[in-house]
Amino acid sequence: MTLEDLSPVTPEPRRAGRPASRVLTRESITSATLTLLDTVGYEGFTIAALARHLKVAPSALYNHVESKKDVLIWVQDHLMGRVNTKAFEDRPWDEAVREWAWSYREAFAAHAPLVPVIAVMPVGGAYETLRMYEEVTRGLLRAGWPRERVISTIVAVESFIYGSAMDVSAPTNIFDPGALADDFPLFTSAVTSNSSATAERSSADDAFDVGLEALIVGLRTRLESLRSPSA
Amino acid sequence: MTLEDLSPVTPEPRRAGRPASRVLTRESITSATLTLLDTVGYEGFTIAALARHLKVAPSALYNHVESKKDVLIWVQDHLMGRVNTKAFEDRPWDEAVREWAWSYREAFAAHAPLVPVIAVMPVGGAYETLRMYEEVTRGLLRAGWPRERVISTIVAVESFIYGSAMDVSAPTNIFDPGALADDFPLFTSAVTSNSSATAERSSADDAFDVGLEALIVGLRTRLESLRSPSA
DNA sequence: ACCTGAACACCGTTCAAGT
DNA sequence: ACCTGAACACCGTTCAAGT
Repeated sequence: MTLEDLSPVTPEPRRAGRPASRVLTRESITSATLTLLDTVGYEGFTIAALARHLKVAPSALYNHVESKKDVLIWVQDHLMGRVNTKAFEDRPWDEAVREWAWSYREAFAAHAPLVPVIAVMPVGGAYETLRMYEEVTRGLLRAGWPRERVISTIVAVESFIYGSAMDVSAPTNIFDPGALADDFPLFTSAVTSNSSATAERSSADDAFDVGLEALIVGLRTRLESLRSPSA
Repeated sequence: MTLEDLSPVTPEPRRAGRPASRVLTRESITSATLTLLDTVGYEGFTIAALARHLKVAPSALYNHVESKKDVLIWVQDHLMGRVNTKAFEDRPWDEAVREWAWSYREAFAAHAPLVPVIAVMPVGGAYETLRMYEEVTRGLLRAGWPRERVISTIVAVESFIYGSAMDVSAPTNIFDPGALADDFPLFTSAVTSNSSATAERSSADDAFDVGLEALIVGLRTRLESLRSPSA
C-alpha cells in the first residue's frame, strides 16, 4: 500500500473518450454557474472557471451549449422561476402587479449583468419565462384588461423593473457631483436632501417604490378609460 | 522619381517616439468610437479596431485612458448632450418630463449596451450628465416638487427609460412562444392581439408611451398629495 | 509627454482522437 | 454521444525603447 492510496488528494482524472455515464446536464451546468456567479461574480465567470467547478475540460461544455451565452440563458430562465405570480390568481390586479414587480426585481437585482440579455432575448423555448407571462396575462385579463393591451402593459412595467434591477447594483454615492458641485447647485442640494430623506431604506428601494406606485395609479386610470370609452 | 512617389496608397507610417504634435485627444477618440460603433456595433468595438481607425498603435490609447471602459464613459457623457431638457425652462413639469424622457430614450436606443454602464456609473466629473440633471432638477423644483423628493422621482423615471432603451433593440418577435404556444394559450393570444393593435407604430414605442403616460399620471397624483398633506 | 512594437496572460471556441 | 487535450484566433493591457 503506497502513500498515495491513503491520501488521494486529487481523485483519478477522467481519461479521454466517452464516459460510462453522462457527466454534465443542463441542471448541473446551471447550478454550478449560479454557485460560481455567487463566488466570483460576472466578471470572474469564464468557461474555464465553470469547467473547473464541474471537473471537466472546458471543451466538454460545448457538447451541451453552443456558446457561453447559452449558459446565461439557462440561468436567466431558472431565475424566472423565482418570480412570484401567485397573487394574479386571486388578488386585485394592482395588488398582484405590486407583488410581482417586487419579486421580479428581487430575482434579478443580484444579476444585473443578465438584464440586458433578458431584455432582448426571445422567449421561445424558455419555459419558466413563458409560464410567468402566462400567469400575468391571466390575471390582467381576469381584471378586465383588453387582450390587445396586455402586452404593452406588461412591457411597460417590465421596462421599469429592468431599469430598477440595474439601479440596485449602483454605488450608493453614484450621484455625488464631486468637484463639479459648485457648477450644479440645485442638483447637488437635491442629492443631499435625498440622502437624509431615505436614511432608513435604501435609495434604490425608495425610487422603485415611487415609480411602481406611480405606474399603478396611472395604469388604473388607463384601465378605467379603456372600459368606459365614452369619456 | 519612383512609382511609390506617384501613388502613395499607404502614407508614411509614424516612427516610434513622441510625435511633434499630439495625435490623440478625448474628442478624437470619442468621435472615432462613435463612427466605429455605427459601423461595426458594440461586438466589433475593440481597442485594435479603434486604434486602426485613429491610425495609431493600440498601445497609444493607453496614454489617454486607463481602460476600454473609460472610452465608453466618454461616449456616454457625450450622448447625454443629446438629451433635450429645454422644456424644463418654461413648460409645465409633466410636459417637460415627457419631452425629456422621449429624447433620453432616443439618445440611448442605438446604444443599448451602454445602458448597464450608465446605470451604475458615478456621475462625478461627467459634465454633460450633471448638466442634464441640473436642468431637470431646476424644472421639478420650479413646479413645486419638494427638494428631498426630486432624486427619487428622477431615478424612477430614469429606470423606466433605461429599461425601455434596451427594449428598443429587442427583436420584433421576441414574444413568439414558438413550439410552446399550446402550453401558454392566454399569453399567446395576447401576443397575437398586440401585433395587430400596434401595426402602425412599433410595439416598443407603444409600450413606452403607455408606461410614460402612466408614470406621469401617477407622479401628478403624488405631487398633489405632497403639496396638500392634509389628505 | 506620448508615440511604436513586442510581449503577456487570458479568453471563447474548434476539432481530432478516444471510448 | 460525450468526454480529453492540443491548438487557434483574438482580446485588453503592459512596458521598454524612442524622440
